[in-house]
Amino acid sequence: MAPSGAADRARRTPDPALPPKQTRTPNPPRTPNAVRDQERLAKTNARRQARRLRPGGATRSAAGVKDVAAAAGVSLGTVSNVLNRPEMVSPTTRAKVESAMESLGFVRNESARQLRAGSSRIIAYLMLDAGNPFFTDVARGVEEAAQKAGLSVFLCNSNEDAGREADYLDLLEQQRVQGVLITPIDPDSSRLSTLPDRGTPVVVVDRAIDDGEHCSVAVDDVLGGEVALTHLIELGHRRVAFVGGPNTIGQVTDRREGAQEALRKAGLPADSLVDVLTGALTVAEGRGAGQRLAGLPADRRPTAAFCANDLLALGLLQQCVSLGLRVPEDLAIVGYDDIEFAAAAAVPLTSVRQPRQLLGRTAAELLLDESSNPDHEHQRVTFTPELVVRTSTRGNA
Amino acid sequence: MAPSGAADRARRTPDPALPPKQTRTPNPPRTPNAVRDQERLAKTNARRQARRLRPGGATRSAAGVKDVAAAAGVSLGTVSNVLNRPEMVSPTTRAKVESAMESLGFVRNESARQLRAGSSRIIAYLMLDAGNPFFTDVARGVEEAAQKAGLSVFLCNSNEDAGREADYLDLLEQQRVQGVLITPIDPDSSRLSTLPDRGTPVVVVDRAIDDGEHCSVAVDDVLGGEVALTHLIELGHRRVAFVGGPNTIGQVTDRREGAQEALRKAGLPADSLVDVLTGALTVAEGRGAGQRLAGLPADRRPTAAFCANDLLALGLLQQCVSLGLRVPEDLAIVGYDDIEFAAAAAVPLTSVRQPRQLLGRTAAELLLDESSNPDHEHQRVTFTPELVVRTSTRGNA
DNA sequence: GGTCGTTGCTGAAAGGTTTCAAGAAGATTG
DNA sequence: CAATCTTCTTGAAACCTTTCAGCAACGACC
Repeated sequence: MAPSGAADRARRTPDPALPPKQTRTPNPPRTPNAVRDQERLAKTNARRQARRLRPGGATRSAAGVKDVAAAAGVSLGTVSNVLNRPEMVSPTTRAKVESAMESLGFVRNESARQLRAGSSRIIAYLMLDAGNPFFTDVARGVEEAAQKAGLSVFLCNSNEDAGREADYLDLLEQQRVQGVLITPIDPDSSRLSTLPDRGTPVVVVDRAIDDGEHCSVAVDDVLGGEVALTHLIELGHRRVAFVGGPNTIGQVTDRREGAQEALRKAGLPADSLVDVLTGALTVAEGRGAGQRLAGLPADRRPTAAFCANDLLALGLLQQCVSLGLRVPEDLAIVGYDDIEFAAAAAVPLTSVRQPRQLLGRTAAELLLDESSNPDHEHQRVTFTPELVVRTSTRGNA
Repeated sequence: MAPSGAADRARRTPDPALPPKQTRTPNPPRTPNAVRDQERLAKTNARRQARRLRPGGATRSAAGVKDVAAAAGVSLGTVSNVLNRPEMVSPTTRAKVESAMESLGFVRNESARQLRAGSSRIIAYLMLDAGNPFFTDVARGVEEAAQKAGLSVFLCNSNEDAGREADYLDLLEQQRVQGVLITPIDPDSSRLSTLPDRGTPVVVVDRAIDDGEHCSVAVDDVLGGEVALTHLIELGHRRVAFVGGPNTIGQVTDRREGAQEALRKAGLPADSLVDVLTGALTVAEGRGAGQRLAGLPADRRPTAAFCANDLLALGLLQQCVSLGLRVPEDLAIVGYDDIEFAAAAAVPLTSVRQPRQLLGRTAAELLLDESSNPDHEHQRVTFTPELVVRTSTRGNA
């Protein structure tokens, strides 16, 4: 956009206001004891003041199609045609209208458009945790497919909070979005079915579901868990921690189940898998789990840990390393998702990879089909995960 | 929600459909050659079919206030009162109306509401890169403040693409959202001023700006750059790479400028700082930069690298380590943002920490003030970053 | 028994766009 | 030149809610 201007602007801004007190934090990092310099902008006040005193005083100048029509000397309908079917209006008229729009600063009122036209050009992806790179990668796939279809994507973050999820679902339904993609906290929640019942398509992402109300796109988590644990078993581990929780999250229970399945198939006792329950799937919880694991006496401590996702694994890894455990010698670690940071970790992380972007893209495509194709048939698409072996299990061999 | 049901559901889903061909990827990970099992859901089709054949055939059953009013035997206005000023309607009437809503599956049409009432209960945060944990942390702060005020947040991702940024700005303005938070690609773009001119408040996040049209909340990037490089200088480095780009991104130029400032203050020549330009602020670009740096002959190679953000630093670190460079002995690395993964990296990363969540919260608060307080005065808030020293510069001392 | 205040409800107008049947102006044809 | 087509444009209705002035009923008060 303005490849050059940025630097100049940047230079002139901060220095004068700054008391040269740069906080310098030694290693055990302190709380972000940031200094806040606040500055009222003089120019601003003058301007705002002027704005508020403007005759009419309304916040928005509100030039509507009507005003545009008047300014261009045409009828309402013609303006609307310029907006929606430009090919139907003669070039000269169109030019007049467009220049009127320009000079009036016309901004189409989407609420009114949608009210009358009935359809929205927006789809939403309600994410389980926007801070988890796995979901932002899925979101990228969604955006890609949406863009191709000329739609826009709003991202919402339930943050693993059922209340917020419900609020967002209400909101999106009220907004009459064209469709909702969701990685739900609980795919069986009845709330999830009310939307499609009333006409808002919903596609479930990263959970398989076959209630006949939704399409779903998922990766086989049971298989993923099985593959992960089979790998650990083949490496000789006989006592493995499963780090994950809460159990309301299907991904967690599926992956655990897969792990148990692997034990069964290998003829190992079910209690070879030790549950280390976490409160959420975050790095911080992973650290907590590491604390607990490292605290166990060496002879009772599992020799490996399978984590329900990479955030947990990274936290676990970090904590264990800092407490002096060697990975993988003292504790082998397998993560899940193979997020980009897994490979860059203190010890590169063995992980179960999922086709993240493909997941999002496919989900969005199903949603688009559902909302535009009257012959749409619900589908359940399942992808297969694959194990990516790195140092955290196999060592530097 | 359904603490128990989840596991059962999970079990019954995937196994039957799966050909037990689990792809197993050896270390140099292959492309996610995932198998896609697709399944048409029989039950579904029946249902959908039924739905489509319903008399009227419309996608949405469309129960409006009118229908509710009729069903409850009251007037339109009363239904609206139940919705918006429940305390003004008698308990018995309210109960009647509410049960009518329930049984009709009434969903308020937000478009119509907004058209008439004029205001939206939504703010948006237009992010520079949703895949960067720094911005999702900022978003968390935004959500926190918004929730407190009873508003909802829509997240949009420009993905460092000016076209998408512009499209989203148009969209949000047309949606008449209550306000827009944005981390812009180019804060000087005139497009950024047209929104406030027409009544949509805009707060710039992570860039300082004083054009009198916006509030802005930022961290002093020049200072951050200076602090980072001062640290490296004190450690004895005299030839430092600055890894970052493109230069259209203000954060990059500011941080570089701070670095240069530190050199100046230390009386070192300006060419002590070697530019390693990247195409974006991503892990992948960081790896590329690592490739280039590691390729230099040891005597011409900088002894340290200051990266414009942690993603670059992590990529750089990963690549250098895998190419046999020791960090920090052969190359010391400083990142920027102190994202959660920085501490968990192969070599824990020295980084410049910013109060991310506070940034978002403050920005949202300013936005709320601007959109609700007629005496709002634009402000520019600047926070001070702090250096967090870890192994990637100081070694294991 | 009239007046006044409350409380709860009503009915119509308004908000900005899209849609569509129908009209006007020009171009083409027989 | 009349008749027929085309191509543009028009005006009014419709979308669904909120708002607000006003009305009815009722008790309290003097």
